[in-house]
Amino acid sequence: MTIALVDCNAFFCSCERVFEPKLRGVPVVVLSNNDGCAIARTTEAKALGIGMGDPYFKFRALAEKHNVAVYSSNFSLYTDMSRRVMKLLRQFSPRVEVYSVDEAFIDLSGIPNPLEYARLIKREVEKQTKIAISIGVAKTKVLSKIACRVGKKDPATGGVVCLLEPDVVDLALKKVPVDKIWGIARGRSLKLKLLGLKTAYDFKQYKNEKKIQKELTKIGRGIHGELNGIINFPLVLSPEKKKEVMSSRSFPHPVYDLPTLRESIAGHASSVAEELRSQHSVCTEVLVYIRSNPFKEGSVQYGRSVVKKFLTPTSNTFKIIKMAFECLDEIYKPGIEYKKAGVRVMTLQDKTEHKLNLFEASDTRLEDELMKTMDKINHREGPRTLQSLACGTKEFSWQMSRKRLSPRYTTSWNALPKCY
DNA sequence: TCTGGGGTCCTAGGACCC
DNA sequence: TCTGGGGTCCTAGGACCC
Repeated sequence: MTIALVDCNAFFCSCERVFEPKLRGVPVVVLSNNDGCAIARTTEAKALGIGMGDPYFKFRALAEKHNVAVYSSNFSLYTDMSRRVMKLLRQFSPRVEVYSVDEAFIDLSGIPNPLEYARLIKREVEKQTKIAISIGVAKTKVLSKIACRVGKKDPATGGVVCLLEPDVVDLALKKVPVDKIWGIARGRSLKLKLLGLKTAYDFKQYKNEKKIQKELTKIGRGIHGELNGIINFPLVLSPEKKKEVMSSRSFPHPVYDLPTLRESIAGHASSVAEELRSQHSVCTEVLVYIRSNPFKEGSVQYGRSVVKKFLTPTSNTFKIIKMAFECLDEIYKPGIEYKKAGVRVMTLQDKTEHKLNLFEASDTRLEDELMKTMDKINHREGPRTLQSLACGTKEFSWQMSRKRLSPRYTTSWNALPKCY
């Protein structure tokens, strides 16, 4: 099997650049929600020393000094651009796994010259979407990740690297530290180092399977196999349904009172309910959590979560809000400076599968119809056109701040870019 | 002043049963 | 004084990913 990993370079930044040509060649950074920290950086921004996850308030002065273009995250723009890239990829192979918003694995088995083919893909995608990509080709996902990394690091490769010949693979693996392997971060790399394994090549050559199982669990064994060219993580062609759905957010300002928390929890409950319905699932469990600011030293730390179960699985917004409120009432403690709140639904099942509970009030056709209508209106008129009153009617302190947001160039008529 | 959000997978260990 | 062993199910939490 020949697998190519296609990875968009500094994806969120690249999306901003597509519609703002003056950003080309200058450092660009995209921030997380609430303009908290850096989640995407162009090479120019990386060169200035801005790291992944760095808090904005810490590099703000540096950014201003070097005229870094800083943006709030504009996810409706990014998901739309992502969709365009993925659609193009499907023209080059029918077997595409969309792995994340900016990455896809594609099956190039049977292609006579995969390197040339990957170069062609890169040219076409960049020509048609203006998004720069890198491609790594290898026999397994883990190896294609490494190939792609080599391509990004070494400009001489032109952003496309093939690791198919055994000696070429080994040469590359010798230069990759273990903690840069996909699936190995701090915890697992520490354990590998204790075994004296420093590079991906060391790990590949290690023969003690039992030790790997013990120290790195099943996942470690899977990775070890993939380094040796054995497929343990096959392509997932049709996306599986989510097993849990969550919505959570930090508050831009501290929140103390129950009514404000309730509004935010109602909002999160509405989001997860909508997401449930969009994948035709119902949930049995609702989890609510709230916590104070872990970064604030000297303040009283408090964080709790609680789970409650439905007798009958549901995806009804109002029922989920009600249950979430019961959870919140249980864990809310006055006098705490709350920083974050969220709702998660778990134990999902297909809507059609769930059996009627013996005590179920009656059938739910009417309320299903109501939800359908609500979804339809919100889809057509924009998110939250119709929502529960429990979510509040005003802008409130718990809503996120996005001070540096670019226009929704591709998803709103009013924000279409103008040509002069 | 200001530190993201949404996922998955896996294991350890407690509770419970016979 | 001396207090089994094996199985399952569930939950909490760690680790990792983008």
